[in-house]
Amino acid sequence: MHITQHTDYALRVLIYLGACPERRVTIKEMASSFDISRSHLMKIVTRLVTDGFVEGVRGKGGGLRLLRAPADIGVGEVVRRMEPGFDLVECFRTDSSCLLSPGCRLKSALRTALQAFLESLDTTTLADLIVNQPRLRSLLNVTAIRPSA
Amino acid sequence: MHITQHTDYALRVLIYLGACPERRVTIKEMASSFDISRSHLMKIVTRLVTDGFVEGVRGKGGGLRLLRAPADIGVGEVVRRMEPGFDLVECFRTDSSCLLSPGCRLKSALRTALQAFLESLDTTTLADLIVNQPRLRSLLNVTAIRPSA
DNA sequence: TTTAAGATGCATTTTATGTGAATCTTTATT
DNA sequence: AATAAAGATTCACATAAAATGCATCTTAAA
Repeated sequence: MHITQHTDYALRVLIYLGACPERRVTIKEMASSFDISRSHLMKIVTRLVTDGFVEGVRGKGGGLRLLRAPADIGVGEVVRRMEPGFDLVECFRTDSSCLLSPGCRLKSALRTALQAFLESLDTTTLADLIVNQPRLRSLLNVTAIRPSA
Repeated sequence: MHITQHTDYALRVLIYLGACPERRVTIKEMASSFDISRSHLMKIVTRLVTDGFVEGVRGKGGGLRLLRAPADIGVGEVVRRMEPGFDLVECFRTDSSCLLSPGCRLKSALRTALQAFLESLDTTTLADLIVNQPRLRSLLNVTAIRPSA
């Protein structure tokens, strides 16, 4: 059972932006910090922009910034939006061919468990993840002024 | 977020065996019922045997049978045993390179959520899944005597 | 001794996910 | 205007985990 790296990095991006609220942060800067390619991170960020978590400003001096207050961004919400699918097993899909489907109680048990998972994540917000901002900034090497290169 | 088909089929096997306690059931029979290959199902069954859920008897007239009482087999336990890994995100692994790790609260949030998921599954046992045995038997086309071909 | 069953190991295929290059669009600065 | 710096979009490719299947071995009843 896994969560895609897309979702993982999406959360890291939000943490990064939450730890550096005083300026715009570039994808390049975060890509270098996370040690992944700019192109790759770009896709993740684009999703965050589309979904309204983040504002992206183009052009020179542009960059990214949180659009919503950290306390208003639930981890569960992020996971729900970023993960490609929550069809835990085959029978969750509409075209399931499992003979058991009509009388099966497993499906509802799994659905309930999935809800428990997400609702647990709902109790944590981005604000909870960045309470110790100075610590995060030092871990990430975030500076108040934008890195030049 | 997915659960492997291995785990999915493992549960189906247990349901099948639970629905047909009066005789041994062959892999061939179940493979045909589930419409997957014998070889494929074999691996799943082997795991169930290794893990002590199921007894496998070789030779002519052999087959499979539950080793434990359905009420004693928790869905959570099966999932925990069959799923290859619960490292939801990269930082769950020992060799994680995420800079945030030392001060990160995300990991514990995810861990808690995962526990909520599994504990929810723990509330359901195989017995709960097979309460309506006649219904299951008709859905699966299970007969009291072993199918000949 | 033949047949029917499970067990094991190997190889292949498939699919989801991850990755990156190239190019386009936008905007501040000079 | 021109240039540089940023995000956005599209395409193609790589990789790893699952899934699948074949061949062979082992066991035991008839």
